[in-house]
Amino acid sequence: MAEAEQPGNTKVTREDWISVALETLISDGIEQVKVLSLAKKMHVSRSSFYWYFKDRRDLLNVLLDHWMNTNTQAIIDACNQPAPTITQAICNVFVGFVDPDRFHTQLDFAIRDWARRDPDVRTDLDRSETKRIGALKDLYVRFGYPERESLARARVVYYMQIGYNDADLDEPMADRLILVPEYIFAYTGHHPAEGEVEAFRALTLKLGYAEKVADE
Amino acid sequence: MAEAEQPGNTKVTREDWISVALETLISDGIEQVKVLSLAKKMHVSRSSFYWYFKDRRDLLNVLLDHWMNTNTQAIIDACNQPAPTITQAICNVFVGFVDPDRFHTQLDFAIRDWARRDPDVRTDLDRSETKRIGALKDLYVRFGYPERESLARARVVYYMQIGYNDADLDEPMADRLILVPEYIFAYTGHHPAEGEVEAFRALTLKLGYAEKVADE
DNA sequence: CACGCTCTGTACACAAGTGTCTAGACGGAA
DNA sequence: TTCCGTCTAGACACTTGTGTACAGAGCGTG
Repeated sequence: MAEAEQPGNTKVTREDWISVALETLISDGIEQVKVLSLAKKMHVSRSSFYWYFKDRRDLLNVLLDHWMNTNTQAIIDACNQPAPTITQAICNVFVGFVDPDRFHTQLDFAIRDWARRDPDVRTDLDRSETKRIGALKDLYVRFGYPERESLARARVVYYMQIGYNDADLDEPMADRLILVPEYIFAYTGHHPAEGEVEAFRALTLKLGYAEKVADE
Repeated sequence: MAEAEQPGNTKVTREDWISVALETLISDGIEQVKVLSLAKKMHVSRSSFYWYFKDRRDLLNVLLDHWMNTNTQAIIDACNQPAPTITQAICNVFVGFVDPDRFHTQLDFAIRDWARRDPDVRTDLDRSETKRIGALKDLYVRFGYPERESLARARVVYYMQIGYNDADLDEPMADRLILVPEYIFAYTGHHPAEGEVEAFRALTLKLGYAEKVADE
């Protein structure tokens, strides 16, 4: 991929190492991010890794930084999107969580795993978590929910979403869609108006989930 | 611990290996359950492991079985406990999740981690998950909630609980307690009656959480 | 064309893990 | 006491991982 641009006898770039490491982190967890395996995947000698990075830990820090600059911001943005109703606002949050271009679920879990074993990572995770839930709580407050109820609801929405993604149900998208109004009701105490879940449905279509609803 | 009961020159039993493995699984994840480390922890030679187990995988299967026979059953039991109101019933479920004698949160997460990397474990996890959510859904149905809403609420409660535990907030118990009525409201659409959260509060006391509420 | 910079490959030293084989320690039974 | 079954320790062979040293390939430039 664009090897022509590289000078000298370069086979892989620093970015190649990072992106393969990221893929591995996502699919197999941090413990599987090993210099040797990454090198094998790229058909390159292990030693060239040490040209780009001081050591393994150096690479891992890059991965952590990457995560901090993507996922948390995506959720905050979704919360701050203007909306006419609370039900619509929660729909927007849904969209933010489901769109892989904005929030990468598997990455979030890989980091969570990692945090369970590394106190430094744990600290970063806690900080992000507080920001995310804070943004959700503020959203509820903006729509007039009492302070304490806002925090409770923010946590319910957030942790439910995390847990749901964790389960990684291979539930057909159609089934997931059909429950959205019920989720919204449970989250807000209000039923969504006609067409409010439209953005969510549209996104799932954009993402290429076939609508296996009828005889198509 | 009760070494007198063992014959011959036995230092550790099969159960010792299992319990140390379980502790390690819980605190450090499945990848850290290594024959060598376990042996070191017990000050025993590695090789005696192979007297009790065929190989490492053999031990891991035992751990998986243990989990299936404890955690999932605990949640189902909590759901089936008779209750006069939905709010009380949900309180009971809370108790089931928080009581470490019945549901071991860290273990559940260790298994979840593991499942992400091992398809066989994934299958077992999915099966358990379906049972747990099914029991919760049936609970809502018993209290007259519509079918679809029951499923949605069951998932909200379940995944929220999972996600919440995952976060492992070092929130003081007093803060957690104060939000319980709000959680119940979000989960059921009804405010809990006086004294319904009492069992939950009592449990937290039994578990030794000091009530740092006032000037005590 | 020779030089230098960037990057890669091979080789070395080391650590930690798995599983196997075998001698032998220990207690109970004959 | 002797023997046997149970269990453990130590040594061996192998694999996979880390990090370092060093030679040298391949461009770009003077």
